[in-house]
Amino acid sequence: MRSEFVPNDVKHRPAEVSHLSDILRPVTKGNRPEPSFLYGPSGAGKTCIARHTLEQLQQNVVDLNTQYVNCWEEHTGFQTLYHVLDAVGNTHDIHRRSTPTDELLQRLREYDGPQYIVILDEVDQLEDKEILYDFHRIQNLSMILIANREEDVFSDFDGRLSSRLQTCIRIRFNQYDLDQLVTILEDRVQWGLEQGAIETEGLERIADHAAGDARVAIGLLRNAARQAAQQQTERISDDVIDAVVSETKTEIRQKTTDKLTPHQQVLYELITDTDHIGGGDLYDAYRNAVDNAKTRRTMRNYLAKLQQYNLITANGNTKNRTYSAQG
DNA sequence: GATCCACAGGAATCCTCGGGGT
DNA sequence: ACCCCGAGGATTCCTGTGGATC
Repeated sequence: MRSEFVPNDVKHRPAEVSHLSDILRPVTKGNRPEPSFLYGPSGAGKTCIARHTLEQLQQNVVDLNTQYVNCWEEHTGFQTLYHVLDAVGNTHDIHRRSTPTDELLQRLREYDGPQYIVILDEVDQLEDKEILYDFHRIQNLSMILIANREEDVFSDFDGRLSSRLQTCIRIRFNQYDLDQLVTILEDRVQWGLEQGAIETEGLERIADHAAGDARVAIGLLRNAARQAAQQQTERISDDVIDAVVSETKTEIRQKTTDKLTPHQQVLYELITDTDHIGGGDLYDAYRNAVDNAKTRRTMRNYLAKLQQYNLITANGNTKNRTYSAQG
């Protein structure tokens, strides 16, 4: 029931799966595939499809290295590079920080093993996107890039970078519709719940709350099941489902805010407490709220980060800009 | 329309941390 | 024990922008 669980049969996205498989097919002959870019809203199955396709591929191709890197967790170029290098060895002696980025890159350039496919998830969170250009030039290395919005990754590239990665094949993921979500949930029910614990109507109710986001849908099902178990009822009723909706949504939001620093969390809370707040007022409030407040400039950097994470939105520009919570 | 102000955000610089070499 | 190095964060410095005021 965990959201990372990859079902054996990904039947909900046949077109996307086969498209991605086609792109990756050259590795079966030892050739290098073109880089690909999966984009679309969260909970649309991008990560799931990428991992699944790669796993399938690995069963058919003897010589294949793969790696999954979440660029949110490894958001600097150095960290991402480290993890990419890690999967093909060569990192045992660089646990130290004092190894320069260039040396890691050099080792990767010297890589001459079998074809190597890297999934770079949430690549829009990668701070140093230049590194993608470096990856692209590594022989036998190909990338599957994943992000929510196309422009977050490709807009701020300089010309060189975007032209080099223009061959990148883009696959768009749309939100799941109600029926697809129900199918996904049925799958989980079969693996994780007693028969008859929940009927199709209940799943539809969950899918409706989830609004196209599979991660939310699965979270709802999980929490509803747990709640029902606590109440020692055998069926998951509509009331139970409705009761866990807000809990589940804050839980998912919590996962995002947990990754913020304490100062960033304070800022986020200040913004959620008001419906609109300007930069000056916000800084005053922030200074009152914490000891050792950072500078204004740093706060602006934090705000930019919160925007990137889609936690807040900025309205208007320069002087009259206000910030408000999103979602 | 000239000037001032409040703010955004880019670039350069400073600071800190952890680890290696001597 | 000491110094040095590199990464990454924070700060300082700076330029640009749009609204307000005269």
